[in-house]
Amino acid sequence: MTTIYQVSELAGVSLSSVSRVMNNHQHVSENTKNKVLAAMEQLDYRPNETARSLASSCSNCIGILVSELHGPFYGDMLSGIESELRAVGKHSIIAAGHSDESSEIEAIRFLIDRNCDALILLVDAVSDDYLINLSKGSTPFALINRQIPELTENCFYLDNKLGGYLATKHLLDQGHREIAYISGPISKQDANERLIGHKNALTEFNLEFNNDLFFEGDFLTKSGQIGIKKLLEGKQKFTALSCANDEMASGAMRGARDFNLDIPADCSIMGFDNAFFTEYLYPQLSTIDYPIKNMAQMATHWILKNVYKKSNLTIENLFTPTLILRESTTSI
Amino acid sequence: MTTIYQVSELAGVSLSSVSRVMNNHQHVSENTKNKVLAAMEQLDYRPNETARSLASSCSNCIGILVSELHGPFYGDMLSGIESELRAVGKHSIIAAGHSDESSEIEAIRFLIDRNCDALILLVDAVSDDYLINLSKGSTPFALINRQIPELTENCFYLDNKLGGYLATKHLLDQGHREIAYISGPISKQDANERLIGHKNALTEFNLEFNNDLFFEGDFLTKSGQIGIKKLLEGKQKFTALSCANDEMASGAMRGARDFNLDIPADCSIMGFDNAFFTEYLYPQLSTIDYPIKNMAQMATHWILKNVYKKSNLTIENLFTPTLILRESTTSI
DNA sequence: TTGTAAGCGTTATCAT
DNA sequence: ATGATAACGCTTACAA
Repeated sequence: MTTIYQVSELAGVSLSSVSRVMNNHQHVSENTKNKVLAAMEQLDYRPNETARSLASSCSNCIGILVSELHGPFYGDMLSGIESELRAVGKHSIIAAGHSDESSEIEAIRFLIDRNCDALILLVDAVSDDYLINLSKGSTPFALINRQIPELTENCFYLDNKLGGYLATKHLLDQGHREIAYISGPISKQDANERLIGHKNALTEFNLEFNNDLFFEGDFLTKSGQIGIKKLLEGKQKFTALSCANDEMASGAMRGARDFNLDIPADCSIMGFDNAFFTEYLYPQLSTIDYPIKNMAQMATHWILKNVYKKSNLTIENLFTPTLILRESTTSI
Repeated sequence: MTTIYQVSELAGVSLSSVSRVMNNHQHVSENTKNKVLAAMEQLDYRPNETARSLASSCSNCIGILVSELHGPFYGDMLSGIESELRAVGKHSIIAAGHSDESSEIEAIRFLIDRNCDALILLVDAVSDDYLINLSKGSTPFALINRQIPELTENCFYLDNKLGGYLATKHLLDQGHREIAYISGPISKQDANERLIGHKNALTEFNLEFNNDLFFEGDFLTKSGQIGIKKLLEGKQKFTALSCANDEMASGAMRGARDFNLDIPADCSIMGFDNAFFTEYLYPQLSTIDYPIKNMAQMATHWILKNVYKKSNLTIENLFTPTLILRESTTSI
């Protein structure tokens, strides 16, 4: 391994000068700069990032915590972050929290221990208070898909209420009046807000929320299948179904087939998230786009701006969902 | 930040003793050990991993390079690696290579510069020679989904030939004799081997490979749709189709619908990889399981064993694909 | 078993 | 503008 010493020796200058040109400090003469650059080139010198971190107490490393690494959602997020980061010579280290509180907390400690300059967190098990407290520590962090009033600056979230509204509004616009809803766990903020949006749309059309048309799932495929079964077996008929995410919608499509229902002719189905696989389904799923990649990039920009002091970056915290019309919904 | 100094002071022992108990060295008396542990506890001491890396020239960090972070495949891989690694206090840093040669090379340099103790590479743009040369460097690496004779120890790969064979063999067993094939880019090793497996199965049944029943796609959905269209428009009839991956199979299913074909009644379709979304499709896709998560974990074990000298780990390099029967195939 | 002291490869603070 | 020199927080001979 070639070190800064050897470069300085070959260039005939001191350590400090080499360090200065490495870090683009001003007040270095063209002459020494050239000598150093030449020596670096000749030795194929690569600075030791660990040593730089230790000396500068800046690791150029961002910690990322997500619930799960697999699944259709997080890949887009990571991919957005990785490209932004590597373009500026920084990198990320990634951990999974598995939506379990103690596991998430442990993972956050793990990342902080690794001297991450900042964190990007997609967590749902940890409490608001924990995060508010964490914000008093010395590691800045961005929160994705979460809204905490005390931490607005750090939060990058979707207008879930609007999303839920948009989904149901679309069905209403198509003439549906009996609209079932399969929710995520209402204990989760996003699931809850999407449901509120659904209710808002109903209200706008002077429709009352009917509990017989409601099923609380767990965001997984299977619960969509189970949900639609329960709904179909209930007394209350419906011509459309809005689901709080695409997985459950896909499960619902399967469940509908078990009842020999034709989609969308017999029942329109809406998803939420616009996961890549929605295009693979038959019929292709109408859904609500969740711009997760943009959000992840924005969180990265926020860190670039606030931690690494890059300017020229405008930050937005609230993201707008959009309606994606495909084949699974039709007018009545 | 509390350092080892403060711990040693509070415990009333030297730096080295603290370091020794941190690293579980033998030859430390119960007494000092307890004092140190107590002091650590009291100060909530967390060792500075950067400093440890620098002093020990071991970063406890594995670099991971994949083609893309999104898509149905890599999440499982990363998830397998992350859990194995964090369980032993190590971590990973992740980069994407985008199947572009210079980009992959740059990413590898990037990871090596970060002092990764080892790498896990899922690369397809970089040449065998490059990797053989890389193996002479000081950073050990594991290769996933690739087989290089000179580097057999480092390679963790699927028996793609067997997979291709299994897929077509299943179709043959079901009575099909006119079997079309949609391949990946044959310039890619895995695509090529899967095709060979297909041909082997045909041969076993005394069938000749028919070029009119062959289409070379690019592993993406769209090419499956285009492929089956071309095939259906050709003169040669077929009752079954084997695809070199699930994306193309899903595209083919869509393409078949454009021709009002019923699957599997009019045409059986096989996929390859067993991506999670194959269960969401209708009908659910029969496919070949690619145990990517196991393979990633095995690569991690290999590193644990060879780089970190953990014993009790048996390493296997070749993985066996298995047939997953679902709804998209039926006997004739 | 324990402590001393010399690194690890940088950055950063001073002088000059 | 440049160069000594002291950190950065830890590991690891080597000595005791």
